[in-house]
Amino acid sequence: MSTPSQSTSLPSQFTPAEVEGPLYERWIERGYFTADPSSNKPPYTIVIPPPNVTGSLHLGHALQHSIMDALCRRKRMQGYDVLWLPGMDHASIAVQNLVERHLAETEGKGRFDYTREQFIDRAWDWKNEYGGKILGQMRRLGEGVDWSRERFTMDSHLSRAVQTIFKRLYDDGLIYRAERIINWCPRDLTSLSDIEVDHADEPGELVSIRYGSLDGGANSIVVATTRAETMLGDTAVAVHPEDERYQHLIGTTVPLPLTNRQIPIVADEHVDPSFGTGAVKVTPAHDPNDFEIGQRHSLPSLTIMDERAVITVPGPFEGLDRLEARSAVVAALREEGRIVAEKRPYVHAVGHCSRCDTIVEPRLSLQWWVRVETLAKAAGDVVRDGRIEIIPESMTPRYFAWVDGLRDWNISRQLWWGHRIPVWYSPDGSETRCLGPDETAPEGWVQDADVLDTWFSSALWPFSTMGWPEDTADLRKYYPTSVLVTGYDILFFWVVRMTLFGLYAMEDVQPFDQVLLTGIVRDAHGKKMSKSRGNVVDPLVWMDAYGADAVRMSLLQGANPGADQAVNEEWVVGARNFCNKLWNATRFAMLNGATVAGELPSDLSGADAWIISRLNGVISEVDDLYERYEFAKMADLLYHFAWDEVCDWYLELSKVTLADEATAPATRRVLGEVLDTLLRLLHPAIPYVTDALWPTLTGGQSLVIAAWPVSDTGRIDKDAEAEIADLQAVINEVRRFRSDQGIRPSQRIPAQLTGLATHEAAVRTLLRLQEPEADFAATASLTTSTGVVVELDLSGTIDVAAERARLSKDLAAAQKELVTNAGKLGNESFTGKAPEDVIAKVRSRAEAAEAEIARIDAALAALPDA
RNA sequence: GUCCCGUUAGCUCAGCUGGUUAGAGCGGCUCGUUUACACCGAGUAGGUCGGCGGUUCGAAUCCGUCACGGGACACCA
Repeated sequence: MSTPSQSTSLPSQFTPAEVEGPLYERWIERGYFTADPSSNKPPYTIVIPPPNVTGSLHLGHALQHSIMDALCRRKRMQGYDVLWLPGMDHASIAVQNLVERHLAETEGKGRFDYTREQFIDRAWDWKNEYGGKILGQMRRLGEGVDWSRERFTMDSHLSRAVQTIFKRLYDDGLIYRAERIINWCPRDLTSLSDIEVDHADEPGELVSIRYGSLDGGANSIVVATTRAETMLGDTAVAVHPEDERYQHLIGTTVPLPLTNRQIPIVADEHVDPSFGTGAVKVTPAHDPNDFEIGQRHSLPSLTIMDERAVITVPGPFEGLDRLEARSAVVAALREEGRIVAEKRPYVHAVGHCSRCDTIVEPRLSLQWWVRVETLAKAAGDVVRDGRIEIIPESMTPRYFAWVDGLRDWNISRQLWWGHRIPVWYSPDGSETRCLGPDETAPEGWVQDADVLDTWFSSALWPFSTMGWPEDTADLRKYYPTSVLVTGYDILFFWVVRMTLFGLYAMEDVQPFDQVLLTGIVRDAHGKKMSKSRGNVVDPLVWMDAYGADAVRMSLLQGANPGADQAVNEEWVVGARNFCNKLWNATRFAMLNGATVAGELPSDLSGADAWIISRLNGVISEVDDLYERYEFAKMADLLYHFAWDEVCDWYLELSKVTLADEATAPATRRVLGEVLDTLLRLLHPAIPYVTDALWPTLTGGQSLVIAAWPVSDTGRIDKDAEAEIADLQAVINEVRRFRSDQGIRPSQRIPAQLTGLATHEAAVRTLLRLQEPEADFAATASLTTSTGVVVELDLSGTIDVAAERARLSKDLAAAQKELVTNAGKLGNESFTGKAPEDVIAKVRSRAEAAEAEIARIDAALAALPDA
């Protein structure tokens, strides 16, 4: 350590705006955040969940990034070779929507007014503009990411990784093309995976329609539906095989109303005989369940709508939108007298496109699929056998529920922005070929028009970013990553898929050892932040007002594992105040000659020994809390240690020892030690303020590369802690007495102290008690719980009523304590069954309560009559 | 419908492998220019721990049940 600076030039307030920018520049210039696979330090790796290039970071990102930065900074200080890899996701459908909207607004054109190439160029322009905004926010927050390894899911190398794994899966038979019912968005004109569909309960209307003869006889059947227009595509009516009402109809046909088609009546287990009439119309091309029934009974699938959900069946309904068609069909059926029961309100779940909220249309379509069965089994096993640990553990059932029930994954999207499916078709369509990144298609062959689901490339993120499929130094050193930090809301979207593909691509090595799931950041009243509610907070606004450290600290203070957290501006204000407190504590230390030079004296006493003891205890606690990802508790511990113990007690007590040349040198060294260590401990959470102070205090380079404190258990001194606890008790009790008596805090009072073994100077200074002079005459006296008698010379009479009230209150508390504990001791069940140590504890508490009662009784008796 | 989480001070949350007078931050009230900090200091008020029942010597903590809130998944026309 170089010569400590005695600079006292610190201003009396911390101003984040002046510190943050230059400090971040310095960290980057010095290359502190650049990982070095050739170093022999052990690796610690986190890949950032790539934010969508759709705009800006929200508070949820700020929380996760604060956590990741804290983890990485601590590990770096502990001597690890840390790789924190940043990047962004191309977010296929989300970005395409935004670019379409943007073009519509600025140029008044739709997607199909552009060629595919033109549109993709526009999307890249958009990415370059908004991506930069996100990176700026990350710098502002102080994130120690390795910018030399920044990645984007559509970088050429990552695209090669996508194509490579696609081909491997294809060659292994794990990717196939098939016609199935998929979720189709008639606005975005693309298929959607199940998790891109949000279900919402909505009121609908159930209409009952009579198929077959109109006389109500045995050769007719009534079905109920909320989607009357789909009857145009019915190819059967299904009933339960054991439904006695319909036995005679099974195997027969009925004419489909409004058309000339005959459709069969089939028996299928899927039908619930207790619902409605127990008969279901079957539209295989427009309903997933009906499709399955259709498969079981070899029914034809009739597609009756086009991509925009407009009816294509020739006739009166052709050209109508599905909703217009619904009422038109009902009207036509009513005219024929086929509406049996009028519309009945019926609430049912309706699927909406999670990106544009349009009602999803189930549609029969030719798409690409990943066969997930074996992959999902492996992804489940890796958590079951503990190779991946999910934190908090309570989230694991949800993980299993997902992987164990995983259905084949529809990976093709009818979009332009994304990775194009690497499959080519021969000119006559007779041949299909999947190509790797270094292969080219024969002349005249045409590439599949679709792109891949965004999550396909995101699933490769932990290894595609490190150079896979090449065998790179980064991959060898940094894979598998140490911990994945993300919100529980994308456990399924992303975490599961990374696990599937990581195990597949990386020879059964999991992509991360741990998954740390954070909660959702909510507004001050626990409501989800959303644009429609108008309660979204831009982290930049708070950073501008209170500094990045304050935002980080307040988020960490609320970060309990897996739990959602409400944040409000008052917390950020409090965290800002804390940073300023730390600033001024360090300033005080430096003004008083704090030093880090030389060994810490081994024979410390009093407050010095106490605070060093506490400091070492706190170091171990902080380590433990970090290992358990208990950020809220870690932040709370350091907050209270710094504020309550260091600032409110130790700094005040140090003023006494600093005033005495005999004790001042040790205290200066201890002050230096305490502030030095405290700044190190806080640096991962609040990097700016700590690293603005620390080099000035210690003469060191930067906290980023400073060593993480190690607890010295030899410094734990229970005697010193007890000694200061007694001192605090005396001071607290006299302060309370003074306050109850209405004595102003600054008023100096002559006092006689007896029974105080040590620290008389501290007691007098902190309590503003003067030495008794010749004319000293005690007018008030109190005996503290530690047996110290304090006699005070108050100029006036004391407020006997106030004092009596105070003592009575204490007495009541002590009596309650005695009753509780003596009651337990008198209970044979308790003394017979409770463990010995609990009984001993209760006994000593009872005794302490008795002593307290005696003391207070005496004090009350000593009071003059009112 | 299945599953998960929550219900503790005015607000937001800790505490819950059962055993201090149930804690913190913010907010409230009183006092205060004590030379690090008013982005401060000292003091203080405030809770029958959602309801009911059970287990236990002992329950905020364990079990059952109900109510309310949040969420995930699956959905029958």
